[in-house]
Amino acid sequence: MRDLGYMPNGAARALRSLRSRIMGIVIPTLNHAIYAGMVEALQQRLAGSEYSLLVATSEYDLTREEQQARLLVERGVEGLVLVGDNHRPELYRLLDRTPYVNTYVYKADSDHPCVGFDNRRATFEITEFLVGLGHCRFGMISAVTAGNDRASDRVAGVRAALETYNLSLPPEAVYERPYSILSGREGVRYLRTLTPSPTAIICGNDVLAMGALAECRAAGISVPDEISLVGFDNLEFAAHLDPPLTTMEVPAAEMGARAADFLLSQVSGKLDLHSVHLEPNLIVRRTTGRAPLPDSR
Amino acid sequence: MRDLGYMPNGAARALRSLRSRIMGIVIPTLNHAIYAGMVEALQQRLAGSEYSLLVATSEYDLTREEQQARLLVERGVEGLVLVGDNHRPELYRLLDRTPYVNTYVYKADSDHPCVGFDNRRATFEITEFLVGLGHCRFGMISAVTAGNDRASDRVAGVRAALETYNLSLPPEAVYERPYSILSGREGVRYLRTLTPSPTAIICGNDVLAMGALAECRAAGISVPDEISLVGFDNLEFAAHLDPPLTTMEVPAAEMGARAADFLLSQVSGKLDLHSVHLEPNLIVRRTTGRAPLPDSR
DNA sequence: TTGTACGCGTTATCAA
DNA sequence: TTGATAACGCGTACAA
Repeated sequence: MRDLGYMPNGAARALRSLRSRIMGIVIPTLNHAIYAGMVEALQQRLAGSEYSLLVATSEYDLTREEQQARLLVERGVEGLVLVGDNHRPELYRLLDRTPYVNTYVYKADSDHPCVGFDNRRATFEITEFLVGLGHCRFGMISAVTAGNDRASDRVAGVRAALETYNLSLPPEAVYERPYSILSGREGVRYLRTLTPSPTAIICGNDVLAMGALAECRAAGISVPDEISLVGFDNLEFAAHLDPPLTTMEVPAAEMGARAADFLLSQVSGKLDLHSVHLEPNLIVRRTTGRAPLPDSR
Repeated sequence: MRDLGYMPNGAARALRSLRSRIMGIVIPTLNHAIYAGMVEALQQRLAGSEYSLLVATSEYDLTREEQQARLLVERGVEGLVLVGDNHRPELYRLLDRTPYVNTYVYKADSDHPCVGFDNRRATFEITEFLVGLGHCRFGMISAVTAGNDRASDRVAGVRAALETYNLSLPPEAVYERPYSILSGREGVRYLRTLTPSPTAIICGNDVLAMGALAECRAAGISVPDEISLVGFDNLEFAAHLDPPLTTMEVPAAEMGARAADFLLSQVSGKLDLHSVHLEPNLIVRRTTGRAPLPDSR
């Protein structure tokens, strides 16, 4: 074998054994660290079990997500990782013979296996924290919510928390744009034009939060004294800033590893965990929120 | 077909047609935006040609890189994307029947197809720029150079440029640590202990540069008035900072797309470009380097 | 222990 | 145009 440089033929092996030794994942994009980090962890765990990983992207388009998933199933993936739980019905139908798991989302009553956390509860809790500090006018900078259950759940969490305290998040206080630093900057500029303007701004993810922070610095707005800024997802650098942001970090790597474990257990016929509840890392790494200034009422 | 929900069997198709319709890539890690961005662009381009992408990581370990590459070849990838050109000889031998391309590196006289830029020349040029401003004491914060030709080429470029001007980069002025924000912070602390301490610090990549910047802010060191900091790779956020960093951006997405085009042309029997020279985006996005302070001689 | 034959699902070829 | 058939390389089962 060595002399001839023999290499097994994966296609023939897969055809005969009915096992491709390949898993698949469809994510919105690799340009966001949270998804890249999950894929990294997933791949590492799979490599330890001699599985390879096919990666496809949806670009936040549910139709494209289904097309890509179909391609992966045709390639013979033994399991599929998805992001969120808002998928086209055709996609779910496609997966009747293939193990799959939704990530970045957790709903106790879900019909689908999921590994994640409760996005709605996460923003609900951070909003409660800010209300407790005395904030009553909130703004939100959100990703595009259409077809993105994580983004819309995060908006819903803020809104629900405020309504609990007889406050509200009117539609004009939500600046919704695609993920980018520029969107974050524009969001702060826009929210400052409202009268009265918000004393607390919650950003739907890390990129938007970094943009919002950059705009505050550029405009000489003190964070968190003048505006309390909150960011989500992956903000390691923000923790080194002075002052650091109030953040909630998402355990992307742990989700990837858990998703891998779940799918591997499915194909090896081990017990069905069905739904793995992964608590989010709800530790507010840097709680730099402040009470609103007296004159801002 | 529709009624029965027929799906083609990729393994059988690949076995019979001798075409898997799958490409592969082995990168150091997805945790760095430059690699994730390249994979993103590569995947998008391949998806347009109905190809899927197997992604594996080496964790900066050349042995692991070879193992992962072997696994991908056994899976039947029709082409393979690698990072750098310093690979184990066994890996190159493995690829005698599989098209491949090295990325993030460009050498005109290379025996191997490559898509990238000249890392040595990039740091050479930015060093010349700083020398032109009057800097004569340099420090460098570098990634681990063992088995990483991009990192060692970048150090070599700084050193060569300084020697051109009868200056030098002594070993103790190079702080070499794994990529992390913390390493960048420690690097600045370390280099400041040297006497005399450097007036210009060149960071081998973006993560180290962000750490270095965070440390300068925390220690009250003015950038670039007191120390000129230079970062490489992916520093979009740094451009929004005040003051912004002096940076050289790497065209990761374009490299991914070009690598895809090259491999697709190989498998479709089109002309062999062999070596695609991609100039780095050498535009110094923000040239905030300053002359050293008079009393720092 | 070593050897031989069959079938996995597709595609290419050849015959009708 | 349509339909039957062989072969891709491996893994398993059964025979020697």
